[in-house]
Amino acid sequence: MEDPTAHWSGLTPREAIALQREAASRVVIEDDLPEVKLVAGVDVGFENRDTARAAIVVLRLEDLKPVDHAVARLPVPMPYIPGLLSFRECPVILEALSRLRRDPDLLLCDGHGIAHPRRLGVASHTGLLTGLPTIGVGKSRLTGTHGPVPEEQGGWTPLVDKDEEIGAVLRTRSGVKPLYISAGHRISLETALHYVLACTTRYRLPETTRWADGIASDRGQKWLGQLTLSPD
DNA sequence: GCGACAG
DNA sequence: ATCTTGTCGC
Repeated sequence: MEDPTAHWSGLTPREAIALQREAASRVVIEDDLPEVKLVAGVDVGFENRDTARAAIVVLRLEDLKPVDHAVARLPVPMPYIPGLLSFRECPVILEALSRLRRDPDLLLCDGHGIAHPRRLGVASHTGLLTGLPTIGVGKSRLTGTHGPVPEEQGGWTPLVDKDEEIGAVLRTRSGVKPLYISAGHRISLETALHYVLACTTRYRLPETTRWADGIASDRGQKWLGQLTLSPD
């Protein structure tokens, strides 16, 4: 299968923005996903200024145990520009996804979904490029405003931008900074919140993201050593 | 024109 | 994202 990001090198910011506007119109934020048995988390780390490393870990939703994983390395296409993150990360994410032996039913991405100025954060863009249902899990705000977040675990408040509900600010654990959850592709905010909580145990970040973060970082080897791939 | 600004 | 160690608190 050909690489849909093959023409991304050398894109100017304004060309990237034009591309986002067109792509955003194709994002689906209604539930259109299969029964979720396998959930995956993806994260991208940088070995240095020009090499990106993506890690994906697939977990069985039932017990949150890893059943597959993949890592990919690729040159970094362009510098980081707020709002254009997907152009930096999608290529290496697609490469890692292609190396997976088992396709997940749902993918949780590091970064926002439609909680983006043009409604096309890295989670939505990745969903569009792969056709996979995706959820945006951001650790900080890019755009939008919100009121106080309930302190109890599971509590949340809407994230709004221009009178539009673009996501939710969710307290995954009491006493920790909240997470910014938004629909990526083929999923509603309500369902996205459900799965993020279903993947969260004792930490601020869902297990999917924790695994992917660990492997994409320099401590990757330590995490890989913990991967006791559970059989089907 | 002046801030804000995922990872 | 990444540079970096110890340390305050439950």
